[in-house]
Amino acid sequence: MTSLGRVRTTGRPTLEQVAAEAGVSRGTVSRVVNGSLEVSTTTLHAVQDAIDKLGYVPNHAARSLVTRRTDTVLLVVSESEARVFDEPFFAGLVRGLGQELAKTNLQLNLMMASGARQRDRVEQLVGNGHVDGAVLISLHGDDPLPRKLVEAGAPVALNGRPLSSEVSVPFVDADNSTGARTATEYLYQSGRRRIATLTGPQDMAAGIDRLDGYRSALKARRGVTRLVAQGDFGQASGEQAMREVLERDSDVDAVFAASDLMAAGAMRVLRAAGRRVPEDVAVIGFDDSDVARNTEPALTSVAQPVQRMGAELARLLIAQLEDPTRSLDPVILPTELVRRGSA
Amino acid sequence: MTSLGRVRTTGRPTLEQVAAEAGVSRGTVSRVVNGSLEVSTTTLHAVQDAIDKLGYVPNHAARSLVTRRTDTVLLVVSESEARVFDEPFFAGLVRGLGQELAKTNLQLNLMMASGARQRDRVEQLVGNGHVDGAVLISLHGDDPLPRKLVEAGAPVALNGRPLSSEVSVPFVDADNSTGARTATEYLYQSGRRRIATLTGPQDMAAGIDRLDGYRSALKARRGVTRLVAQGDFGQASGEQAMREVLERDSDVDAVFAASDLMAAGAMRVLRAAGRRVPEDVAVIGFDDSDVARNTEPALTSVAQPVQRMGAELARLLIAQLEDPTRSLDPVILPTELVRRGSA
DNA sequence: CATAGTACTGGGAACGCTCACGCAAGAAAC
DNA sequence: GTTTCTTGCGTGAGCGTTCCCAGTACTATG
Repeated sequence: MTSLGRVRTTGRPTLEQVAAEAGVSRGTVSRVVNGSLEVSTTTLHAVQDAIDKLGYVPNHAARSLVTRRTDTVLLVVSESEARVFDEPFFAGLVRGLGQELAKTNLQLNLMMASGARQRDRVEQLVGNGHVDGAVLISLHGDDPLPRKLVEAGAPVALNGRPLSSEVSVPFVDADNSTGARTATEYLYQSGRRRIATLTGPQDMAAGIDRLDGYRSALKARRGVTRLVAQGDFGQASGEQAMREVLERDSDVDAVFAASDLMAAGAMRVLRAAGRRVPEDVAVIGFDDSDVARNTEPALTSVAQPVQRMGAELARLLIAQLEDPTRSLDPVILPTELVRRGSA
Repeated sequence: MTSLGRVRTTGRPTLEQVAAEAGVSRGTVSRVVNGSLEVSTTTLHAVQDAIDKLGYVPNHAARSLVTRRTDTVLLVVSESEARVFDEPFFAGLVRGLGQELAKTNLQLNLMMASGARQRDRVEQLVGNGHVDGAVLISLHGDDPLPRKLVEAGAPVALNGRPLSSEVSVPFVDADNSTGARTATEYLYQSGRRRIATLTGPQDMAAGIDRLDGYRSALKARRGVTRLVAQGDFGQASGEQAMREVLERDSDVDAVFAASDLMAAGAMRVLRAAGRRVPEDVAVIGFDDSDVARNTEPALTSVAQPVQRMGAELARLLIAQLEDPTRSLDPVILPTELVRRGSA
């Protein structure tokens, strides 16, 4: 009849039980747990002791039901982009992200999918408050997803400059353009004059910017033969592009490839064509991946600070979580030319 | 005074609103959402229409508060294990896992950490019901974490055979032993008689089993010189181990390395020592990574079905989620020898 | 000595859902 | 025509928090 009795026996202790143990009320325990100041030191200690004794941990579901926060952020990676995983890009990014999030109480929710289904699911998760925000990595140029999310008012951080920047969405990227320019200038400075570039896909900022860097390095330089061949970051496309270049100019003496895989492919083709690297043709790649360390000769390559990029992504997102009104500037991080044997 | 009025204006529609729209009660809508049969077709349609019209999506927090399920599984990767990320291992694993989970309504929560802090956090998350289960990848041999979790009654799936199997915890692994044996036999069949192996760390099953496979391939074979040198899967350790082998037997004519990175390192050392691969020394690696495709010559390597391993991990976990009492057998998946230039 | 703060604390209500009951109405059995 | 199932549906209670409003007991002020 009365609601006496009914001792809870199930699993984890609740706020109420901690309160009973400490001889205070639910509200007070809640204040302690959430670090409110309005608690006297004596009760503070009493409550903390009770918490330790009972091993209390707040129930996430209950909390999130009332606060309408989930303390979870979504990491979306396009599954179709297998090349996203080219070492050490993804690993470093995730690690940086994870480390930064570990400093907060945020959880990382990983989603790999592709196409329309993915978009729908992401929009749902974000729109229905199942996550507090999202980090999107490596989308193709003008993917509408980030814009949609931003317009829906969700905190978002992008990896890689988006192409259509009608809506400003915060992003972090490596300084692809400067990285490419430095590499190309290095080729020029070492005396090369017939310098080719094997480009990445031109519907992604990374592809575009790296080509841009190549161009600007050679701008207004006289006596330089420029050769541009399209690729898509993949190894096969690098081989194909290299063949094209050789056909157009068999005297080419330097190649800047927009990715290490393309550079590795190019080196295969060059070797097959009887060219020595770096004596006949100098080669530089981009990404400083494991592959770069294991070609013969080892590949000179432009390194991105991937781990820091991950950390900055986290910061961008956290900043928005803390103050949704704040508008954030893009973060562009410097690259570094790692010299090895190929150039 | 009365609780009339108070029209909810906030965000997402609730069960109650759907119910009102469809002219039924909360309970009925819940039944529809959860696929109970006890609903007449007419009301079923009415409710579904209302759901579509309002764009209703269940509130995860509220649901999980009462069901005590979170529909989330944790993926734990030891951050210290940088080598976990050796292409394409992690990527493939995660992809397989993700695809399998996508068929259910399970979310993937990613956690990278290391050491004691990690263990504590994992135990908390699992113990306090913040996740329904956990997938652990690549722990060192006798990590106590999986056992602890299993003993706490949590669904767990391991990638890689655990060393101390006092408590049986379900795992998936590649058939490392057979893979290594096949590779070694291949070397023997092609006429090599001074066959070295560069081992992985001997506190991980993968390291142990691959050495085992090497041994069993050569067991009872006469006229074969065996050479074993320790490594840790890393490239530097491969170089070191190869040097050791050369010192002990400068006539070595074949090497089976327990990882591609070690094989790549070995090839560098062999080349520096003036040996030709494969003419003087045949080399086989393990993992079939990007690196394998880009050494010179390209590396013959033992491939693991990483994506399928990820999928099996998911299945193992899902099976336990569905029936916690069920005890599951390990899943051992076959490897494949991928022939390239080095052997 | 009354009055107004101030510093803490208690408890009701609400968050959105599921679950166990119970009731109504038609079908089947006698 | 009563009884008994069966099927479909509504309702209250409760999951574990947070938030807010109202105290209560002091302390400072006039």
